[in-house]
Amino acid sequence: MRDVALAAGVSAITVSRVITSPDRVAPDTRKRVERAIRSLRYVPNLAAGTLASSRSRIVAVIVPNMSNSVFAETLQGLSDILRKADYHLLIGNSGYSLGEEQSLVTTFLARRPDGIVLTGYTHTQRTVQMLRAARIPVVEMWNLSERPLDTMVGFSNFEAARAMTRHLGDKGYRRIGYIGGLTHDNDRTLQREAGYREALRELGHRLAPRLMLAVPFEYEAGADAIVELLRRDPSVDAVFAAGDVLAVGVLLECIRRGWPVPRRLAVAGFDDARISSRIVPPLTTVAVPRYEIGCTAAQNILDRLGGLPARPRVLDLGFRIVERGST
Amino acid sequence: MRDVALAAGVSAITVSRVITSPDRVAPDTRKRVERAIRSLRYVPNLAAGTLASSRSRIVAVIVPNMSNSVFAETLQGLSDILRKADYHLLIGNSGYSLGEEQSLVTTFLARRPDGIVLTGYTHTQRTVQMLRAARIPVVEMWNLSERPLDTMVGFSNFEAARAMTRHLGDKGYRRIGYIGGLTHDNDRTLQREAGYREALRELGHRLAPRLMLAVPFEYEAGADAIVELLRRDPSVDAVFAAGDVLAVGVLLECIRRGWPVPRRLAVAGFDDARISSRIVPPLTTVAVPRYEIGCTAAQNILDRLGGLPARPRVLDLGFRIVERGST
DNA sequence: CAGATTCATGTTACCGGTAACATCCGGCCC
DNA sequence: GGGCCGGATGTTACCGGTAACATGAATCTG
Repeated sequence: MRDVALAAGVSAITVSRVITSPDRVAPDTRKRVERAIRSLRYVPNLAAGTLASSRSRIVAVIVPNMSNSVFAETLQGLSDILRKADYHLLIGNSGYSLGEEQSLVTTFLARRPDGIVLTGYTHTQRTVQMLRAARIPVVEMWNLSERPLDTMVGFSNFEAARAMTRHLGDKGYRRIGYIGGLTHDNDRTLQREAGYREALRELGHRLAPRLMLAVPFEYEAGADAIVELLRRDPSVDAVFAAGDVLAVGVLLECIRRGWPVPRRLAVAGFDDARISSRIVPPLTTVAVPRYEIGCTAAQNILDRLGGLPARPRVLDLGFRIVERGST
Repeated sequence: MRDVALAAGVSAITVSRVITSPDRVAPDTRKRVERAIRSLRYVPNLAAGTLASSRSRIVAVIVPNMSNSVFAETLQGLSDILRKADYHLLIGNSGYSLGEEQSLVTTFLARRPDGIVLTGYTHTQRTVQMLRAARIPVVEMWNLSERPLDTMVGFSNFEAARAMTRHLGDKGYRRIGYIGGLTHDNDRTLQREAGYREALRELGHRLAPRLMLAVPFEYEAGADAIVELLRRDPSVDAVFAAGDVLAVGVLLECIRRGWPVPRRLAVAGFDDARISSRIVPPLTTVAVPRYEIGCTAAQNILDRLGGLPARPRVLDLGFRIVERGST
């Protein structure tokens, strides 16, 4: 930067201003500096900038999983908004483990991110402590909570699962099974399961633990689960899989075994994955604002860094029951 | 750090050593320092460390797309290896645009990453210049090239497409259509298309441009493409879709329209996506080492940063034709 | 046992920017 | 014309670590 300053006949701070706040420099000075930057191929050093200004222009985000394209679209939303504002995204993968989340938070905080985005509201005590101490905007996403750490952006997994289960009940299905993700450390799946239970109660169905399975979010696990479920109770006439990966796995297994859907078995999913509307029969599912969650989380952080008044602490982006041929 | 040093009765550099190279500190001194770190809840500032040591412990990676789970698994591989070595991953999304790639490289280099990973061998001239000037390990992935920028990790898209097309020809299919991704700025799809052409030539089939379509990697685009292809020439008896997203789109459209696969139309894909083995009929496809590409790229960068001798410049991880029910 | 070597730790300067305040200059107002 | 004001630019002192070299004590070696 000193070299550039020398070449342009100005001081270093003027070069700094040309880069970070061009409006505060006279037009022709600015041009001279910009020419010097180009001709010297100057690449600023953000580490130095971060150290001096204590703003890193980094937002850290932790998702449980990135192969599952569900979160990929949320990341896309975050990235789309943040890139426009010249922020970079530090992405971490917790593998659905709170311990791993804590470990990621620890190392991420050493980079002094300007904001941090987590999935869900369940965290270790130590994680919460560290985030509080960091004094930066924190957004939790993909669920709603009464007492968010800071800001929460998502939808009610409980209400969504309840609505879908009731929908199945209202359509006349009498014996509705449930295949959910693993609930350990996972408030989203926990709430979905609770929503299912609540709806069954409201419908006056009997709650049968043997009609409920918790498995990892994989096509294969869904396929295996439905076989197990029907083995346990052949009278099951509908299944709610709390993730489209599971539901598609179920659907494909039904096709493979020649069980007509929805005549023998109705199948409902959760997420509205890309494939769900294309598969045959198309999948009834809960559409959730995956991409919007990312955009909103990013915008919320940017707004707060820009000093804008804090928005409401819980942003409910809602969900939508999408009825298709599988039920 | 000075506070910690004071509390532990040592100098700042000793605290620094406890953090970055614990072996170089006597055990009981180390324990004292570690206790002080914990009790003061000290979080080191990596921006300062980066500035002082000119090592950022960041690897930047640019993929064309992250919703498509194909690259997600490569990112997972990178992340798995780098995390163990205490490196962070800065992820950018070029949206299959070289201009966007250049813009990402520009901003990433300002963070002084210790290494950078790109997809494919096609880049703007300016991008190449900047990468050369940065003097850091560069890995290009997902293809092979005679003259990589530095190191290349992937497989031959040309040979893979050629092998699959020949496989279809050898099985007796007489009129093989091709649905590929958009080739603009994309050497992987370009090479796949070239492989298809080459194989047709070898098989003695007539090359018909009207049997070739280039569309975005979306289920829907695959579905639309197959309809268009069969409209153009109903004698088509097989189609090679150079991406499983497209192939699955084709397959589902055939099911929807009641065209038996493979009897009316054989379908082959590329990537071996998770769903491809589960769908009915299961999809014949080219299995590529997605996850391994990420691991190898990461390990290559780590090795070189560790001063290990440079490995061969082009690492061919190969591919595998997986024959399933769809052909 | 002197000198060399090794190990543990400390001193000093510097990495490359930016905040905060200082300075300078031209225009405006009364 | 003098004082004031605001915009453009400069000076200085850091931000929080680490490289490089220095120091001192313990251990080794012939």
